[in-house]
Amino acid sequence: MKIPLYRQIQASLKEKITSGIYEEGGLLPSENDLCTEFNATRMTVRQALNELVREGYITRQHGKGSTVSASRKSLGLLSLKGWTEVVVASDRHGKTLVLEGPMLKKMQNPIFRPLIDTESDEDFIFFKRLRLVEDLPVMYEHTYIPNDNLPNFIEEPLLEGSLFRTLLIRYQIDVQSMTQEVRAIAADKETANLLKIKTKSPVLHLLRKYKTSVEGFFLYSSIYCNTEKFAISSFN
Amino acid sequence: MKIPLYRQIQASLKEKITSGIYEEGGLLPSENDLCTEFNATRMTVRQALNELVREGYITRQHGKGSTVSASRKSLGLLSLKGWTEVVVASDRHGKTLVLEGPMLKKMQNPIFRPLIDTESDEDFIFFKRLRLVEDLPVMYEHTYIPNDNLPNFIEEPLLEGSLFRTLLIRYQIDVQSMTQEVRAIAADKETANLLKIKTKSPVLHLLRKYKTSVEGFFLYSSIYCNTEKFAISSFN
DNA sequence: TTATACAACTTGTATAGACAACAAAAAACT
DNA sequence: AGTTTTTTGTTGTCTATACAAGTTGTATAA
Repeated sequence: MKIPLYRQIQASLKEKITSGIYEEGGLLPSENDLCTEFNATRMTVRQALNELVREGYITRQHGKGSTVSASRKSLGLLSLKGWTEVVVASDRHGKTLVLEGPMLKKMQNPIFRPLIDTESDEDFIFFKRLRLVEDLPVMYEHTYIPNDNLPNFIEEPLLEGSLFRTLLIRYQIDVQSMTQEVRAIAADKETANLLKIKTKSPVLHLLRKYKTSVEGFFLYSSIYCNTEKFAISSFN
Repeated sequence: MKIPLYRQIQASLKEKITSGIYEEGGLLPSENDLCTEFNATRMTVRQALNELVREGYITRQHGKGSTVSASRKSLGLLSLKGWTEVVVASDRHGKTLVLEGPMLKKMQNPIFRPLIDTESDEDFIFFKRLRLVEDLPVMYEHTYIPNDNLPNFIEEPLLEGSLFRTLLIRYQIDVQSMTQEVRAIAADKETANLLKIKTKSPVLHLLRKYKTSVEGFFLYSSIYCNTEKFAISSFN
């Protein structure tokens, strides 16, 4: 067992938050309660809690407790929460259409080059997804996942439609942080059509690399966002 | 009026980093050295160091030490990163032109409304600045600062041209975190002219609220970015 | 010369306890 | 009933210590 205790606590709490056991806006157990539950000291529990603050899952208040983060006005997608959590957590009606995949594909797209260390020829699991909020298309996303130790990933459907949750529950892979590049570009024809905007309209382009609890295992995403109705927000 | 020890350590190190005493890419003193220097325990020093990591000033590596980050513009939460592999983040190649201000002005701009809690009529200190990298205009920024306890701010020039550094050194106000909304919009005439792009070109719009070490004291910025040559990157 | 082993660094993880500061509920006092 | 004070429970800060684990340089052996 080489996973640090505070990471285990962190993952356990995250699981209970995303699964709804700890309700949005509700209080987490106190630090001392968590100490006895996980057989750890306060410093260890606090490390887990601070990580969850950093990831945007909870907020803390002196003298009161840890509150499960409440809904947000705009989509908090610069933080590393998955789409499903963010949209569901913000009381908006979100949908995800899988346009292509999951399927095996080589990552021939050169825009990812600056983010990738290894120049491998291996196959990736590939997704093309369109995400809608209140029936409005807002994000068009290409996702690449290394095809490493993910048995039956392509065959089985995603848990509750969420990629992050599927990785966490079925494969014990916890997505923990992310780096990204952000640009404003003019939408090409395909993207504009899917996002139901005019060609050459300004869209946000996010190039992401997700870091996980598995050493050397990264996820990659290229996302085009229509920000006419919904802004992207970040918290730090 | 009691500032926690780890905050003092954090501010002290930040000062030494931004002033160049600790060089970019160089190593900070080890945790134990800092312990003796500040008369604190490792846990306290580590809390300060972890805050600096969160703010993007340093990175840490197990078994090696703490390295001063190369680019620490804009709090390090969003730093300028070169698209063409050549990263030009050092201030030597960056310039800032003050187009207007500092001057007193009411914040009539309605786009800030969603970020502001209080609906006050007070005057703000106002800036209009244009930022260049390698003589290329990349950011056009409007900044609003509450005119509270900032004597002679308008009269005196900025320390080394840096707003954050002026606030830290002259007024002991440490900018610590930020929230923002990000959009892609078409550049209006004024913005396009300043950024030397065509009108209606896609530009990144950042709406920022900076949190400081002074309770209730926030800074506000509206920034238009030309991302043709330089992307905005973020780390979490 | 080239490995290998070791030692001396570094940061990472974790325990155990103490007191301070803040928030909310309970008790005591008008 | 309404107000003030006290108590209790919470998070924030900090000390002191210990061992694990990664990095680097050096001494040793092949």
